[in-house]
Amino acid sequence: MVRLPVYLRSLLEVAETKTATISSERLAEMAGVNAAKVRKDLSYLGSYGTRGVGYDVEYLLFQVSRELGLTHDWPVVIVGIGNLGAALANYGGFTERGFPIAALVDADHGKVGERVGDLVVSHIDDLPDLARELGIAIGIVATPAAAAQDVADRLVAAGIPSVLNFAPAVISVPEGASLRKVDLAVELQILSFYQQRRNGGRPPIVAPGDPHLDGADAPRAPSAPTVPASLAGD
Amino acid sequence: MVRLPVYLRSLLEVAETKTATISSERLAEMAGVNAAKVRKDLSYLGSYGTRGVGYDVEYLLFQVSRELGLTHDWPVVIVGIGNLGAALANYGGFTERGFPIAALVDADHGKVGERVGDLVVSHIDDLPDLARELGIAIGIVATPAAAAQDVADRLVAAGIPSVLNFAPAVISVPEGASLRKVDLAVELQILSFYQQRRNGGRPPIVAPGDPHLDGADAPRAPSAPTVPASLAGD
DNA sequence: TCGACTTTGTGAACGAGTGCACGAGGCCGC
DNA sequence: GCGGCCTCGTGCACTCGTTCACAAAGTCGA
Repeated sequence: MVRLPVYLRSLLEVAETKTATISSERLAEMAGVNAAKVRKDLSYLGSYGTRGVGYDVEYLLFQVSRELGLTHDWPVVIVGIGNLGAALANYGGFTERGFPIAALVDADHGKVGERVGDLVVSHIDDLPDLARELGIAIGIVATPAAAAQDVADRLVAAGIPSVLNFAPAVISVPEGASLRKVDLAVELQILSFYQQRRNGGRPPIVAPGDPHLDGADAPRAPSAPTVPASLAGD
Repeated sequence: MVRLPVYLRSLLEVAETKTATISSERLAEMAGVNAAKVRKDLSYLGSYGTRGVGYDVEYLLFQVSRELGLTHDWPVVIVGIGNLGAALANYGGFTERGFPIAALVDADHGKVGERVGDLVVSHIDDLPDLARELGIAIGIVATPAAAAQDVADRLVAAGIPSVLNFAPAVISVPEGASLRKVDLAVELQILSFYQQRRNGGRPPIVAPGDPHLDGADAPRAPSAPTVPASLAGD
């Protein structure tokens, strides 16, 4: 559930109020999780709490940052400077959080040389050189689905072992590299799934194990879904 | 996790090749999951497979679309037309997947009337009217973190029960509404977490000049080798 | 110094989700 | 028509994450 980064953000928020310590209960509330889980999670990083008091905000902040590898910047390259790629390049949110956009590349020679934000688009063939010279650590794939796997392969080959995929395709990276996926359409589809289900805008589905329960007399019990939520969300 | 939309995409891909049927094994391979899970997942939608043959692609496609509520469009409003909001508005990927962007709103009167893509920015106070007139089903929050909760409340109050939050903040919606979150910085932090762990905490580059800058104040405490991956990813 | 109070850290119970293995059901060649 | 073969549907065991509950440990006031 990606909790460590959420704790980090909560701690940053708390730190701004000059609060010196925070309890697992309060941190849990801010992060939207169970207090016991917070304690167990933090215990994996080490015993950084003080019983009867809580956690020292500054110290915990440092420990979480260190665990996440945020003690230094991680230069990023965006591959595929179409609509989405250009949008991401212009979005300033990355740099200010420690992920400066160091390069933009595209396979289309027509795009090379184009200025986007305050960077100039390079050709994807130059990826190995750029990666080495700029110390690029993370590659963002913003290409069409068909090109995504090839781009991921090129990124890994260029020594960039972390890939964030925005393309609507299932891709894979070799052992030793990591891959995350952001699919905006999928997120919207999940929302429409739940909304559709609340509205009961579909014919009733026979529940597994209840073979005789079909026809028009299906109980309109919205709290008894036949499809597990895990199938479409988390 | 979020498997139904992935099946949908795989099925769309298969359908383009004029393949009439598909086995759970092949579908599993395309979606990157276990074959038994595919069968179990699909069995929740009903018994749509034929033993010895597989699943009829067209029919299954329809059933999955219906379950996800994709038999009709879901108009979307984007709240917060800053860098990210404008980027999302210009990104064409939503409309073509059945989520047309019907309106853009912002709290800043200075932005109202501005043209973004082929829409004009409205004021957020007009949200209830817009929602009703345009039949808006989903709200995308692209505001700063501080405004996110307020915006979510306004969306729900305006009768928009599905919220996709891009703001880096934990927000909540009342029972009966649904919420999804996309935090780009969190995705990058997860990647840096894994990369950092593989490298044993070293920076991505050995920058000439300050090789020890971020290691100097860190007590080289051995980070616990057994942090569960679930803590920072999935 | 002592005792009441607070909050952490963690063993153990619980539950959800996953994958195996196999029976059930349908197709096809002979 | 029948037997062999293929693939679905699903009971069951297992794994792993979550939550409960409580002892350990530290603070603070008297």
